[in-house]
Amino acid sequence: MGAEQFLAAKASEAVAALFGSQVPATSLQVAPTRKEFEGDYTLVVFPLLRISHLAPEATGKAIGDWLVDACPEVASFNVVKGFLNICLSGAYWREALQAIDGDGNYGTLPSTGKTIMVEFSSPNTNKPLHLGHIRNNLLGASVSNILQAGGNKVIKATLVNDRGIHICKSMLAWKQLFDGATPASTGKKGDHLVGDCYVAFSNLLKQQTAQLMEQGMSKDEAEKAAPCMKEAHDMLVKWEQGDSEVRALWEMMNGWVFEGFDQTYRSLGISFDKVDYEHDTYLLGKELVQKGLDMGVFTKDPDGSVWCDLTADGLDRKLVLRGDGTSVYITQDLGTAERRFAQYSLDSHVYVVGNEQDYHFQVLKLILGKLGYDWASQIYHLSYGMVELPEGKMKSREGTVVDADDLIEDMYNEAKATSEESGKLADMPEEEREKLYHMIGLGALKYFILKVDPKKTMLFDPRESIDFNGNTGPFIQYTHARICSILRKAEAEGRSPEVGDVVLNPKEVRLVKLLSAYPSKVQEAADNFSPALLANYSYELAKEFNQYYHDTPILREPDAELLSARLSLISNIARVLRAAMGLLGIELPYRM
RNA sequence: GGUUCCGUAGCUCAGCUGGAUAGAGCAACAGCCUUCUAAGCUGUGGGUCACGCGUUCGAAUCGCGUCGGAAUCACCA
Repeated sequence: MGAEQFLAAKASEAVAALFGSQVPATSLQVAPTRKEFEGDYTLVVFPLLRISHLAPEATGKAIGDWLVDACPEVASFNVVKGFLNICLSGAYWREALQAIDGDGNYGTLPSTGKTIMVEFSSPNTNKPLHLGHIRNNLLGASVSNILQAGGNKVIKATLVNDRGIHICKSMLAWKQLFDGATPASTGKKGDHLVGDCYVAFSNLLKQQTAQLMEQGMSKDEAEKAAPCMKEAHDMLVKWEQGDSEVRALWEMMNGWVFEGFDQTYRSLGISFDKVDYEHDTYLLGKELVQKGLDMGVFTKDPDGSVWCDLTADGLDRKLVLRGDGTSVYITQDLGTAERRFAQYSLDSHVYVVGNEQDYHFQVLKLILGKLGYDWASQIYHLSYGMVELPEGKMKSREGTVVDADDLIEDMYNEAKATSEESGKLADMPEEEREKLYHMIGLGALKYFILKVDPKKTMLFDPRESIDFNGNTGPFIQYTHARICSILRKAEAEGRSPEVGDVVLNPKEVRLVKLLSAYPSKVQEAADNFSPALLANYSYELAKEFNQYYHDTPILREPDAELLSARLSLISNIARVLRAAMGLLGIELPYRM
């Protein structure tokens, strides 16, 4: 049990004993005392005045006196206005550190018995991954880690959009304009090559559209009438008919893309437990449409199209099946959700998808609820904001899209340059150094993106974002490396970490206090799907350590017992930093 | 126009289940490396928490309204 809960429970007892009134511990506010006041935790007594019928100061004093008498853990207290500041005993903090030290799974919460699927990434196979995908991937991977630490069984899933008119466009351009080019023949990463095809198609379409417009067509008409557009449509029809030539080309080009994606995923450190492909799932959901019709939830228009009327819920009428009997996007999402919940006995399902699809997921939940699935309420859309550049939104037409692979490479190079400048790693073998640069560069990128509240639109400045000072991933990595360095030297001197029977100084108490808050941070992060919370916690801990480090000599401490206790403290700081950053998918090097 | 989200220091962001004098980093300026890693630490300056009203002992935080920005409202995905 954390100190805050413990004190709230004790305060509840105090109120019962003093004022004869039952106040549940959960409704009492106990928070860490602000730096400028003396004490460890503060109980706000204002809400209790109604019960105590005393002035704020008197109420605080009464509870403080009771606590000091009744709890050996409470050493002293002071009251400022309506705030009761409580100091816990040295023994309490010593034991708290011992408890953390002795818990091999510190920060991993007890099992909830729940299975949660997290779907993220879900790329299209017609272009390489970009900065927006990076935010998606990092959020999805981190939230998966956090939910797992929160005691859930997590299934990481992705749904690859590998079919449809957009792929046919790339295929057509490749056939007509690329002269048999392959990733091997061009030395280009497969997803980039296919992306080039897609761009080539767009240019071709633009050309043909312009020609037709000169002949007097409107833009819409011209785009529809363009020969290349017709050919792409023909290709889609052939694909759906299972034409062997088209299918072979489709498989080959998708294969290139997957290989390219795999490489990007590997360098981001991302993996999936379950990969669905749209060519397998795009027909799902049709039987749900029939079910909806039978239930009277959907209605059929004269032209054969099927609709769900959501006007009573403040939304519009939503199409769930086209007049020609083919599915739309939501049809397959309904079917895929149904299949997943049944197949994996899911307790809940998180979708990491950009906020441009807020409406879609609102509708998805509503319709599933209307179809009678009670798990519909356990669907969560983790909606994240766009990533913008200093000059505004990324626009592929203007070529301002930040490519994922380029960005990862830039981060690596920046880490390399900064490290070489410091010259600290001269003795490290080349291979290890490269790994380290990757860890640092990626740490900076991941932290930069994950520390921001997902739902906010965030700004990415390519120049400033590659910063390694201040509230950044490398700062935390560096702090960890420093701690490890001290521990290495201590070990070489034959010292070992041991809490022992010492009295920790106030700064050390602050650090233990932070450490003991870790499990509740994990819980909070899991409840809110919030990596940002853990990022900011890690920074606070690292910063607090750095301040401590600067004015407390550790290895030069003459008292051997105190030295051992400090080693134990800092090794647990390193451990918690590793755990917290691990949940963000950021590795902490032991040296840098 | 309807719905949803956002608005905190020059910039990027924390803080939001209501609590004490609103915090970091960057940028600027001034200090600290014969001492456990200076990717660090210390200090200075920088604020109408978009605006107004309400709720209450107390509001950046909750409610209503206004203004500003974004997303969305397809027989696209």
